[in-house]
Amino acid sequence: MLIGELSRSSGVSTDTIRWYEKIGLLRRDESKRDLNNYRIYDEQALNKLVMIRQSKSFGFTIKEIKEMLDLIDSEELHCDAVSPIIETKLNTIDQKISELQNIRNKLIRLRERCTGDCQDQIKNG
Amino acid sequence: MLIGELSRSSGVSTDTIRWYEKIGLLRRDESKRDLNNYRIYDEQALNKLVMIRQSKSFGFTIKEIKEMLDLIDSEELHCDAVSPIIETKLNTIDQKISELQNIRNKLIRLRERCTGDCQDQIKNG
DNA sequence: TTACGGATTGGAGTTTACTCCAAGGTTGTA
DNA sequence: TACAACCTTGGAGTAAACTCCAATCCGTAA
Repeated sequence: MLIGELSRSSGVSTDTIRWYEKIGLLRRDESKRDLNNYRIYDEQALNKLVMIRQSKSFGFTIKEIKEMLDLIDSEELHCDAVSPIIETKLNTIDQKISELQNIRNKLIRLRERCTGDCQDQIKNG
Repeated sequence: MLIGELSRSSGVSTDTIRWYEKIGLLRRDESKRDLNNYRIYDEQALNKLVMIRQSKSFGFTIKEIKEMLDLIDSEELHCDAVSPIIETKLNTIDQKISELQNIRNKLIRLRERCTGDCQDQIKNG
């Protein structure tokens, strides 16, 4: 698929896709060129972009995302080198999940309080 | 407590705390002034800062955090006005949690693959 | 009383991550 | 062949969120 379609499917603008290529987040060989010099992409590129978009949405920086993608892309995994990085990311993610659940609980209590208040308003009003 | 101690306890720099006050993320009355014009803070300000730091860490913008804090701070909750905002935030958070769990699974599979590879290396090496 | 570690302000500078634009090449349809 | 709707590049501009700095004030210990 061409960059426009990739953009539409992934929710990432064409400018941003080209910029990701420039900074090495998408490898050059992931945006091959057609004879006319147009970039062409496959499903894998799409999956990658979606993962990038998601990772950004919960606060990972481009640098951190690049680290994760490099891991996932790596052909040879040397566990000595890779394991500590994975562990670190897993810890970060677990912490994020539990903090998110905290905020979630706060909002739910808030919603209950709100409902309570409004019922009071009806009763007393 | 003074701004320096708040900074140390919360993990947010003094410059950033002052900047949060400037843009209204911390209300003026949350950083009262001592006779010497120093800002003084209580536990609540600390809690708030910690929540801000966490919320930022999973990708909420300052603007979104301000919305949430304004909700939580509001004395009167009018459920008509407030409910849709809470629902939206809850949806965002639930989505973030499930996407994080996806990435988490990816990393765990990666760790397993890594372990497998390394055992192969031992067997075949 | 001077030195030092804090606090104050306003404003300039920085980093991250895009976003926009101009000038131009390519492809498909009328 | 003209037009629209794609694509290309390089480079400038922007928004968000700080971060740093200079000049100055405050409070205490030596």
